[in-house]
Amino acid sequence: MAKRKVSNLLALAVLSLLNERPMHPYEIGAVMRQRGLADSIKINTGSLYSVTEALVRNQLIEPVETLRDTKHPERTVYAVTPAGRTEFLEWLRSLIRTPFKEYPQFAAGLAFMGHLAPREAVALLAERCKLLAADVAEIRSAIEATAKFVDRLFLIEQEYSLTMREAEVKWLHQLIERIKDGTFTEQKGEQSAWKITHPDPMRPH
Amino acid sequence: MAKRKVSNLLALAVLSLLNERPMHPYEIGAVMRQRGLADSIKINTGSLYSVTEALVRNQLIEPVETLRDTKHPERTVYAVTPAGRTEFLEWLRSLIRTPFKEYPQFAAGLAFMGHLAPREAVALLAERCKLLAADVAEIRSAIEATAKFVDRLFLIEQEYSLTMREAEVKWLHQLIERIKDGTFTEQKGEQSAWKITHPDPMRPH
DNA sequence: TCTATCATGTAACCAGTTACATGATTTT
DNA sequence: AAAATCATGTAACTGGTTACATGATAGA
Repeated sequence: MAKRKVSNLLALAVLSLLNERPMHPYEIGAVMRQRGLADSIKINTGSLYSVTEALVRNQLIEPVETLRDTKHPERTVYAVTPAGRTEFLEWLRSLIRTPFKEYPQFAAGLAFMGHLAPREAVALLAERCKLLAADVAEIRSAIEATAKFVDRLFLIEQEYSLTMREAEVKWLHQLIERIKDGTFTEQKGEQSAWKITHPDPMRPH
Repeated sequence: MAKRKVSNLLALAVLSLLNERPMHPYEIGAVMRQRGLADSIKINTGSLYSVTEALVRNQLIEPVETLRDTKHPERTVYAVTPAGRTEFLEWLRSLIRTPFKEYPQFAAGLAFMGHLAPREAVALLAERCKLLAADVAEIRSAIEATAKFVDRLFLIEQEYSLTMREAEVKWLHQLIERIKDGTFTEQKGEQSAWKITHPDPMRPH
């Protein structure tokens, strides 16, 4: 799977919106926010412009006109090219079909959890549970609210994110219980496993 | 929450390993791989060195000796400083306690799924399901295998990742069903919702 | 009228990635 | 003994972020 020339997900959004009608970068950002896309794709004003440039360099979009009124700085309006449309669809298909290896921050935290005392670990995990539960509630009500105006089809990402968080909360609860009941601190007899050990400290030469 | 001066998760791993004993960067990478940390933290050889430099700049680690034999290039061995230990623990706590806003690739894909025909969307989602299921099986057996040697405590990240994937698979199945049975294509009467619509195309000025 | 915020963009900076380099081992 | 791979690192490049700039509108 050869690298995509422009890989920032913002570029995907740009292609998608320019598919509807030509716009200038600032407008793209504004529309994205209106539609709640900012929740699933990170928008930095700066990145909007660098991504746009990159798309132009690769002939996936092209400038079509420059607006010049006294109210604003010059604004360049872009439109998608045929190559851009193709790229958009291929990219989209690939995002949906192929799971992408990611490295969530929490996984790294978990990997080193053994460095903390069990008591503290439990407290932190419980706290995370609370925060996540709040997130869940928030997303849920955001969906409810938006669903009156917008088709469910355009809320799937939110639903997805909701589902994932719920799954995490559930797992966290179980984990906390397991720590409390000693599953992790006592094991096969006396061995207290909750300390840093070196599974096999054989070093490279 | 002020920015961390070195934020790459590789740096967390470096701090953690140097907490055990001084090492040189290449060795750090090797040990990480042995322990399966490479699954939760992305290792680029290059990044190992830039991260190390950054940690030195911030006095979280320091060079302790330079090995010079004829077999290898010079190797600089680093040790963690007291400040580094503190930083490590604070960082770790924060990773566990506070959910971090992330932008998974798949969410972006979902957000634009409406650009594809329902038929195709279903096919792609089904394919993803298959691939994910394979992942799940793989992780599961990796855990089984490693659990003979290593304490469960050091496999929690794997367990976490497993759980999340399983949750995704389950959700995907439901989604596919809902698309097939028309939940997304017909809705409140005749309206065919599966097309690009503009929820509220009011543009900024 | 003063201050804040919006609308819009430029430009410098930097973290992190990719590509390259090089001498030892190991494999064929 | 040629080819491949390991061990180790340097250096150039670049995508993306942060910081800054500036005129217009709106609120106090």
